Amino acid sequence: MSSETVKVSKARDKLLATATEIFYAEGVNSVGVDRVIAEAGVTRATMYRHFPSKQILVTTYIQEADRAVREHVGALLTSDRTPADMLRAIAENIAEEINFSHFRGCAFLNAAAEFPDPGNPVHKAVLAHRAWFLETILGLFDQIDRDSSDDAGRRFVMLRDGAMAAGCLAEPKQVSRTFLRAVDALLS
Amino acid sequence: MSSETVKVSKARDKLLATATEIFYAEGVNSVGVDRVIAEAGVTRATMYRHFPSKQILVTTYIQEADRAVREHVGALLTSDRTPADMLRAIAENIAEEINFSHFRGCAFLNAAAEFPDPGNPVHKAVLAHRAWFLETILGLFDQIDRDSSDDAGRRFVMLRDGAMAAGCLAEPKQVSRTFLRAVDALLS
DNA sequence: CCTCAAGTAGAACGATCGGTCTCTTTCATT
DNA sequence: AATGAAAGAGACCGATCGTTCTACTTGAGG
Repeated sequence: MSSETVKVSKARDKLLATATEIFYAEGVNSVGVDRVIAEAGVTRATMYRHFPSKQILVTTYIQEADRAVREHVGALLTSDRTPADMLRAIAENIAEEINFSHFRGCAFLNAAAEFPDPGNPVHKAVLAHRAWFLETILGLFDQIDRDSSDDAGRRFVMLRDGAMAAGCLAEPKQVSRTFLRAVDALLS
Repeated sequence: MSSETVKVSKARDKLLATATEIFYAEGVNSVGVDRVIAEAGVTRATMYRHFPSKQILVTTYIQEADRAVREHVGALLTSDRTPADMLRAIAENIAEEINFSHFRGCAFLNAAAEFPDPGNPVHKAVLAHRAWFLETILGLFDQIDRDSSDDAGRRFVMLRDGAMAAGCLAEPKQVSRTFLRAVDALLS
């Protein structure tokens, strides 16, 4: 291979991409491994080689989503914006996501609804993601105004959760509009 | 019987109460009808007499939750409060619910996450509930200030959704506190 | 050339799923 | 006392679930 460890596995990538798509669109418990295997175009044995159980596949799906969001937000944090503009950018990203045609709500909230047991690895992964997100938002608000940062930051996250949850249960345009306005009010 | 149509069915009531408890606590797709039957202390045949399919049982569970909320809020609406105080009372009810020891999030949002298909009866029931709730809240804000009512009302619902979604994924006390403060800010 | 991991192909496992069936018992209403 | 709906008890169905298995093929690296 050209460089070291670049080639992971074509089958594994397809498997995870397919699982992500179907799990997000239809829910985790509503989809069997047969569906994932069939639509990924691989074999049972291949799937179980890379993901020894469905539990692991689902957990990987959530952890990968977590990683992607962290990467995206992380890039924003290193840009030369003011903290307020960073928050605005994050809010706009959320609004865009809600308006995406295949938007089905927050992958993490949906997963938590399907796995309410706090001991479940998927549930834990969701909590880990949310803890990171809240801390990140609180950190940004802290740079704006140390006194009101806690309340404003938590309000921001609450609006995000509400917008993401309602985004696929109402008109997305309306929801994202309400969300962006509320965030604007929070930042002035 | 003492009066007309008071006696519905002891078994049916127990069945629905048990289903409500387990479905809400553990998720609908994670619980089989065997669990419901066993914990309700009834027979398979009895369950299928009252609820010809699991789908119907689940739909009834959501519709009953809908009815209960409408009844509770409806009682508030006929009390002699100002519209703003009615909204405050509704918000306080939500905050109390979040602090309830067995709180596992919004039953409607959780159900929607498990049944994303818009054609599913359960999904439809959730949409119906949410449409009623939004309209009710908008109506109250409309009585306060006709100009800003739409935005404020939608913001109220968005905060509610966020609070209910996050209430079991973080410290409930903190979440309900943030929610009530945000509502207070919205009403002044 | 040989090796060995990765992938294909598909049968098969026990468990559980939602749902149907028959038979008996209870019990309030006529 | 007779009737019939409601409920109990439990066997049974086909389908699907997640999972394991064996056997064959491919392809890149030593």
